[in-house]
This record gives sequence, structure tokens and C-alpha cells, in this order.
Amino acid sequence: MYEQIGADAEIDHEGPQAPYLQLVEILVARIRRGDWDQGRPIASETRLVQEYGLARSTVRRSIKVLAQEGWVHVVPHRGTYVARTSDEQEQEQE
Amino acid sequence: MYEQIGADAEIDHEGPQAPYLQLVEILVARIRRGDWDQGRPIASETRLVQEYGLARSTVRRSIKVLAQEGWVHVVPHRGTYVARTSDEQEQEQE
DNA sequence: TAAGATTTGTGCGTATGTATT
DNA sequence: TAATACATACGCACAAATCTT
Repeated sequence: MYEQIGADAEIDHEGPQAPYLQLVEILVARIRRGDWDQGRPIASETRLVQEYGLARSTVRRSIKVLAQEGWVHVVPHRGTYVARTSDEQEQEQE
Repeated sequence: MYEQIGADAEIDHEGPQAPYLQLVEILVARIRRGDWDQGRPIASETRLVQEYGLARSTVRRSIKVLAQEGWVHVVPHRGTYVARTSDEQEQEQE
């Protein structure tokens, strides 16, 4: 999956897919592309808000999904770090 | 058109005209009267529901017509904005 | 030690989107 | 048409922890 939306895509507010899911795909694409290295922080929520024109609550929702899928690791009051850059160790979530 | 029902009319649930069409005429009259300026949001769906005693689905149906006729522009999750205040650039919809 | 900037945590209110009954 | 419920999204405000200067 994550094939329709690329790393350079923008949010389509009119489309059928929810913006928070679009952002999930975009960020996964950017991680895989190497925009941020493993163990390094991705853009802050505030930055993503500015970059994609979304509400912070929406950005946070996307990050929550990324964390659940194991792409990133959120460190309270510090940042959101890249946990992996490919889906090699893809794992099931209950 | 929109001559029979004025800006201060109320919905007549007994009459021959469907409530959603009555509301369309009322809202157009209110826009033309200047209740809401161009580029500004009209009353929310919830507000219109309370004001006219209609179901939200009915109000939305009216707004859909207004949007198709170019009177308003619906911005997802934000509001319904006045696109024009007169029928100068009246245009055909397919 | 202190102050300021940055970042995530949390909550509230409101609006539209969609579906069901 | 109506009534209801839930999902999705925006905006704002403030708290708490961290980092920088």
C-alpha cells in the first residue's frame, strides 16, 4: 500500500480520502525516501501544520497512526523520531 | 425567481412547496438583502436547523442547491461562505 | 541560575461529512 | 423529511517537559 500518494504530494481536501490518511502516506513516503534518517526526528507537528495546511489535531492523528504502524517513535516533549525506514519488520498491531 | 418568499419568511410545512426549496428562496433573499457579506460565512447548518425548525439533512439539501447555483461556497469542516450577493453572473449548471 | 524558545500533551468548542433508522 | 449518532477536521488556549542561550 501507500502507492497512490508520493512524498511530494499535497493534501487534497476535496478528495475521498481523509486528509489525515493522506498525510500518513506522504510521511511514510518521505521516510522511505530518506528525508529523515533512522533515529532522527522528523519535522515537528507545528512544522507539518504549516507545510501541509492542516490543523495540528489532524497532524497528530496522522502521527498516531505512524507510531502504531511502527514507523516512528514519539518522545514526549522532545519530538517524533524515525523508528524504521522500510517495511522489513512489518508487524501486526492488535 | 425567488419572488414569492422573502427574507423574513418562515417554513410552511403544510404548503405545496418542499421545505428545502422554501429555504433556498429564503436564504437567497437573505444573501441579497445583505444578512451576510460576500466572503463571509452564513449561519451554520446547526444554526439554520434551529432557526427554521428543519432537519439538518434538509438544510444541507438547500445548501447544496445554493452551492450549485453559485450563491455559496462550502468549505469542508469550516463553513458555508457567500460567493456572490446578486445574480449578475448567473450561470448555467449542467 | 534564569529566561526564552521549542515541542508534545491535553482539552474545549464548533463545523461539516456520512450513514442509519 | 426527520431524528440521531458518529467520524473527520479546524482553531484556539494552556500546560508540561525539554532544550538553548
